[in-house]
Amino acid sequence: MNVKTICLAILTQGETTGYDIRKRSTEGDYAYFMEASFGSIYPALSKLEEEGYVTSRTVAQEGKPSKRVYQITETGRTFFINSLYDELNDDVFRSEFLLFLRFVEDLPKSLVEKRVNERIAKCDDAIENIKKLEKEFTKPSELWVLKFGQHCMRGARQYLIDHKHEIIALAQDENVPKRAAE
Amino acid sequence: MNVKTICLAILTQGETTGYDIRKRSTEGDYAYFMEASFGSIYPALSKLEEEGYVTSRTVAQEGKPSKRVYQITETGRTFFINSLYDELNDDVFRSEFLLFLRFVEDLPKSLVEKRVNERIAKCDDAIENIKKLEKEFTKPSELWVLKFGQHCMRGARQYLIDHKHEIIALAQDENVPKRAAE
DNA sequence: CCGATATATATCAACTCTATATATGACGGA
DNA sequence: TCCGTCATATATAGAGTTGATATATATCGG
Repeated sequence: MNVKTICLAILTQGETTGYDIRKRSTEGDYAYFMEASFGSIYPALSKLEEEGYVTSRTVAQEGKPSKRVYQITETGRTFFINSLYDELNDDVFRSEFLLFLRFVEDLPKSLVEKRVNERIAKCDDAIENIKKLEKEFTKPSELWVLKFGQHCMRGARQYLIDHKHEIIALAQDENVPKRAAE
Repeated sequence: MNVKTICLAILTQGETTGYDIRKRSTEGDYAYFMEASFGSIYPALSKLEEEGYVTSRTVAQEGKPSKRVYQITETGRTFFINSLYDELNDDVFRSEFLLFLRFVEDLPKSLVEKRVNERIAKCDDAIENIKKLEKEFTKPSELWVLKFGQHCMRGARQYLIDHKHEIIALAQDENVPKRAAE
C-alpha cells in the first residue's frame, strides 16, 4: 500500500491538509488498517499534484500557521476508484508484542504479566475508540469495517484474558538477572 | 521492529542463512507477526557481524550456490534478550482489503464477492498452515503464539462468513462501468 | 522558563522494500 | 531445444517510508 493511495482515499471524502491526513492515518478512522508519516505524505501530495490527481491552495489562519488544503480532482477520483480493481496485496502485520511472547521463557514473570496486561488495556482502549468512531460515521461500508475491526479486537482481547495465565506460567521466576541498564 | 532484531531472534534458534531468514519471516513460523526482505536482511547481517553479535562462515554445496551460515554470538544473544525488556512499539497493521471494503459502494457486487471469498480462502489457508506449524514446534511459547494467531484468524474468518452478505449488498449492481484497461 | 500538547508545513538521514542480477539445478510445455 | 517457473543461495541499487527534527503560533501546568 503506498502513501499516494492513502492520500487519495482520504481526499475522496473531502479536502483536507497533510497534517490531517497523517492524523487520520495514525490515530483516526483509517488508523486500524493503514499508516503513513509526514516524511512520506508531503512528497506524495506533491507528486499527486504534479500528476494532476490533486490540487491545493494555501489558507491563512489566525493564531496558527497557515494551512495548505488539498482537494482531489475528478481525474484523481477516477484513478483511485480504478485502482480498487487491482489485485489486492497481502496484509502486513508486525508485532513486537508477539515476538516478545515467543521468548517468555527467558523473561521474568512480572515483566510478562505487565506486558500482557498493557496489551489487554490497549485492546480496551481500541474497542472504546472504535465505538466512538461508529457514532461519527454513517457510510455503511465504513461502519461495516469498524464493526469487523471491533470483532477482531474483542476476540484477541478475550483470548489474552482466557489464556494469559498459561503464557505467564512459562516465564521465569523473579531470579532472572535484570538487565544492567534498567 | 527492525530487521536486526528479527535476524537475532531467528538466529537464537540456531545458525542459518540469510535466505532462510527471509523465508521464515515471509512464509514460515515468524511470518504472522514480522516480515523482512533481502534488501534489508543482508545489510542487517553485515552490520550485526561488524558489531560482534553474529559470526558467519561460507559453506560450499553441490549443485547449489555455496551458502553463508550465520551464528549468533553470546554477546548477540545477551543483547537480544536485553532488548526484550524495552518498551514495546505498537503493532503495525496495513490492509488493502479493508481499504477496498471501505469503497464497496463504488464497486460492482461481483468484484466485492470475489474479493471477500478470496479473503475467506486465505484465512482457511492460514489456519491450515498454522496447524501444520503447531505439529512442528514444541517450545511452549511458540505454540501459545501460534494458537493465539489461529484464534484471531478463525474469528476474522467467521465474521466474514457471517456478514459477507451485508457488505456485498452495499456494492453496486453490475452496470458499473468496468475500468477501461481491464 | 520549560515541557507537553495542539495545529500546521517541510525535510533529512537511516532504514526497508521491490526489483533485479548472479549461480546451480529440476521440471514441464511448446 | 528453449523458455518459464520453481527452488536454494548471495547481493545490491533505486524508490519509498520512518523517525527525528526544524519552524511557526498558541495554551496549559509545574
